[in-house]
Amino acid sequence: MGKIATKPSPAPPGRRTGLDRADIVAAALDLVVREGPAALTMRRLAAELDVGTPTIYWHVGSRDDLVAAIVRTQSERLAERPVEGATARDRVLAAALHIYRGAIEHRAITSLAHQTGTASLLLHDLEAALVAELEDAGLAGAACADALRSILVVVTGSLVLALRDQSRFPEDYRADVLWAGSAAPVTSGTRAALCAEPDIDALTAVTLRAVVDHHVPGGEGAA
Amino acid sequence: MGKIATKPSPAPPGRRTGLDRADIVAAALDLVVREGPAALTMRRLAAELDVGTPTIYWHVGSRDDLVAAIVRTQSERLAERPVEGATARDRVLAAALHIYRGAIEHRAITSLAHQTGTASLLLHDLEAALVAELEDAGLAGAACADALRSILVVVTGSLVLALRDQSRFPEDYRADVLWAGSAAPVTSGTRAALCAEPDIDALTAVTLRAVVDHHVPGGEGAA
DNA sequence: ACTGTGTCTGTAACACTGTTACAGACCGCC
DNA sequence: GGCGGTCTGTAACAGTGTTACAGACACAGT
Repeated sequence: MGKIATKPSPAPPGRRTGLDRADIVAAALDLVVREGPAALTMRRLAAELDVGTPTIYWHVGSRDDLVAAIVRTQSERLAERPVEGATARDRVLAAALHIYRGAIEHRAITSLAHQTGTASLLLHDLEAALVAELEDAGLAGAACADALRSILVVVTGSLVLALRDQSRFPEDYRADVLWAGSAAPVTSGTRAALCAEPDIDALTAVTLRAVVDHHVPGGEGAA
Repeated sequence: MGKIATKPSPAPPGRRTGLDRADIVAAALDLVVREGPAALTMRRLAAELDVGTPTIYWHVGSRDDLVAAIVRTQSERLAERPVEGATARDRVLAAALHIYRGAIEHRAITSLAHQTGTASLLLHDLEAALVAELEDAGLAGAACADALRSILVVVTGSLVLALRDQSRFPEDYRADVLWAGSAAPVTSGTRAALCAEPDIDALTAVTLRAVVDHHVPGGEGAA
């Protein structure tokens, strides 16, 4: 079990291009970052590496496997950020915001992960840092797992909201148009607020703080 | 503007199969519900209706338009559930859980919406009900919009977690395997809790309550 | 040195996808 | 009758993931 990334560094016998599985995954990740998730095609990637498509398949298996490997790789790269903060709550919040901001900064890969249903894979390595902070804050066992998952729910939801592309669906279905023409019984001020573009970063921070405060014990004084 | 669903009921002249745009969307929705998002193919849908593919394109435009119409239709169907509850907070919470449960019950369409980035479209009609409850609870303007979006973040994140299919990615990348073999400094009890399958319905309820309590004014006495 | 054997790699194809050009059938209308 | 707009089928185009197959290369054995 666990036969991933167990290839010895000294060049194994019988190869012609010197391509590694890790090389292919790295090239695929780079391609997605440069030209978006839609550019990740087996033929395109093969051309990028100056190689035939079967070579890709020989090294990585299927496209789903390739995407999973890309997401895992990105997850590991994201996990290297340090966490700072004074109180336990602050540190947990900072770790969660690291996850969110890291995913936003590499939105191409985050979109890819979402489309393929591997978003939880992308966040996994950062969960570890979050769990460490949660345990430092005094949580353990099921309570810690619950807190972690609540936070992940908020981060994931925020990402979906932040990465959605309004221009993708037809004019009549855009959020502001829907609200402007809706027959719902809403105050005009509220309707205007709903039509406006939300500040998702601030929204994420507020929602996260509510959830963190709810799960993590600590000073109840702050507003 | 707003030229959607403005086709008169009496059969328009010049047709042969009597197919309506609404009929096609309904058939597509039914197909997705019965056989999953992957079964939604233009040829498959055409065969289902005993028709050629260009007929579909003639009526609905592109596949993206079709998906958007499906999601909007489902959204309207979901919006018919009544909301009950004693306090304002309870009613808001109940409305949010309606959104969540409705999406879970029709997970095929919810998955389709997620893959195509139209999840916010699916939830839109239910937002209206939620906003009504929020305004009843005393929120208006930006505060109301913020509360709504925080709640939507939680619902969306919960759906992503609930609908992810662990069997989709390779064995070594499943959540429990990752945690079991992780080198993170975590208590054994916490590790066990992280490997276990989460009760997402309960998780959603807890997280929602935290967010609702944070945004909606009301009795602070309950635990 | 000759022959394997296992590790890669390219050519070419298969089955499938969304999409469209085009020709034609049908309807109401003049 | 003919005209024109509303559909509808046939057939194709370009592109996708994937694989069967044949070959080239490096090393091991004799």
